[in-house]
Amino acid sequence: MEIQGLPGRVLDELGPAIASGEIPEGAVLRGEDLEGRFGVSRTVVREAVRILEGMRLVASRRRVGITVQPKSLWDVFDPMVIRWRLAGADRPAQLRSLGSLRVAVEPAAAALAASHATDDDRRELSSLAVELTVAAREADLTTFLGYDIAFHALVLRASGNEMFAHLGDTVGAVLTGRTEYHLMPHQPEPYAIRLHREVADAICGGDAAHAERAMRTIVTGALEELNLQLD
Amino acid sequence: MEIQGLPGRVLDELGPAIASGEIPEGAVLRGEDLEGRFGVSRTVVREAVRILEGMRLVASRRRVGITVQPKSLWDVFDPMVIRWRLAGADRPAQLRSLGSLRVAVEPAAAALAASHATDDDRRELSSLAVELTVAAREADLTTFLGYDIAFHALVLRASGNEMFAHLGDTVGAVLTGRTEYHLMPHQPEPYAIRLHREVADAICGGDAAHAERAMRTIVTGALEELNLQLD
DNA sequence: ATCGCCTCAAAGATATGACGTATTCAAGTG
DNA sequence: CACTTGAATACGTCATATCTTTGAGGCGAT
Repeated sequence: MEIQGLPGRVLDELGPAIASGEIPEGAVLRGEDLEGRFGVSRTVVREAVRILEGMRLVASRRRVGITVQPKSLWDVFDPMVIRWRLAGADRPAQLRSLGSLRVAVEPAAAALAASHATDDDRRELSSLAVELTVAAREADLTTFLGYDIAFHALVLRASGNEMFAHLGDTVGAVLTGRTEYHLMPHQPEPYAIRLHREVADAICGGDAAHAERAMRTIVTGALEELNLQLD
Repeated sequence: MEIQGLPGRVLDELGPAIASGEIPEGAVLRGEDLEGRFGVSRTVVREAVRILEGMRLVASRRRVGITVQPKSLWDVFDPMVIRWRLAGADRPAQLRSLGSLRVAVEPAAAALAASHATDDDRRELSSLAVELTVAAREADLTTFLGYDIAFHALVLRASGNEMFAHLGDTVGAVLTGRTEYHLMPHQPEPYAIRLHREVADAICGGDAAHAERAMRTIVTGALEELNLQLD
């Protein structure tokens, strides 16, 4: 998942600093300064900067330096950018954006999954729904989080749409972030749990409309709760 | 938009070759071979490869080489990857994926726009809806395409969600691709045009439900038409 | 005083040689 | 046959040299 080697380490410090806004839009970095700051060679700095350039976080121009691009140009769907922003000061805004994205995508994915899921997918989905219920009843939040992430990722994957499928990790990051943010509340809401089972049953039974409706209830609920927390 | 310099030129050839499947998953490239093939130095090849690595199209391992990653790992939301796939053999699959994504996202964006759009947004949206109608009536497909792209991009931007906003260019690429694919059909459907005006009016009037419904009709219609064309 | 051109220097872009290091594959050994 | 070991390989990193672009300041003419 991570970028390897020294450029990766440069990236791990520079990326979050830019994505969080600590290094503001319009700021200019000099390659030579970065060499000194990280104690690495030109080669390494250049490769790290190239990757940031690929994400449109920075642009490099002769005679000027490496300038941080305006946020509106960033590749906000890049998993690394999302992770960096979730870890920094932009976290509330990023959670809100992702919340709306989930509301848009996950119901559609659930509907598609009802007709596209393989038999294995359906079996695993049922199984996950059961384990989810058990973990919730036992108030085992860590285990619950794991199953919840797996559940949503599976629905996205089972939709048969590769773009939806790739949002699985991102949704996982949101759920993790949310659990951390709430500082581990007592217990997942029983109603939300029942909805997860409903989604699983509807997908297994091929009922697209029902799957979509139940999933929409889940994600809109999550978004409302999020907005309450963030205000 | 493009990556500058020699790495950019390497990327322009290597990226499409990988994204289109011409260089298949699992294939191994050697840095030294690439130097010869493109007539550039190690530096340049390495930087280009780093960018591809950032998109998860390839992974570089010692003693092995640069291996093309399985498609399931690609950053399918990266605008460059999308463009490359739309230009190559993967075009039908990419259009289908994007079609479903549009169905999920654009209605949600329209609903949000109804409450989040600025006055300027609303004015411009109305104006675009009118110009769209005129261009359609005159069967001026090129002009129509331009306004259509601007219309959908504006709705996405006016939603106030940065992630939705960033799909504007992608949707534009889809619309362009669709127009090219159809080899310029006679005339945009009058019904679809009326729906665009409905979306604009609903957003201007703050009617989120109506905007969402009309937009959903537009994008589901586009998806159905696309599926007809691709079968 | 303003405009335009010219020169120079700053900073990235590219090329190249040298060396480091992980990884694979195969030969060798018990 | 399993395990160890060593050498070959291809990427990783560093250092240096040179090229290219471009911004800023100076200079002169109008």
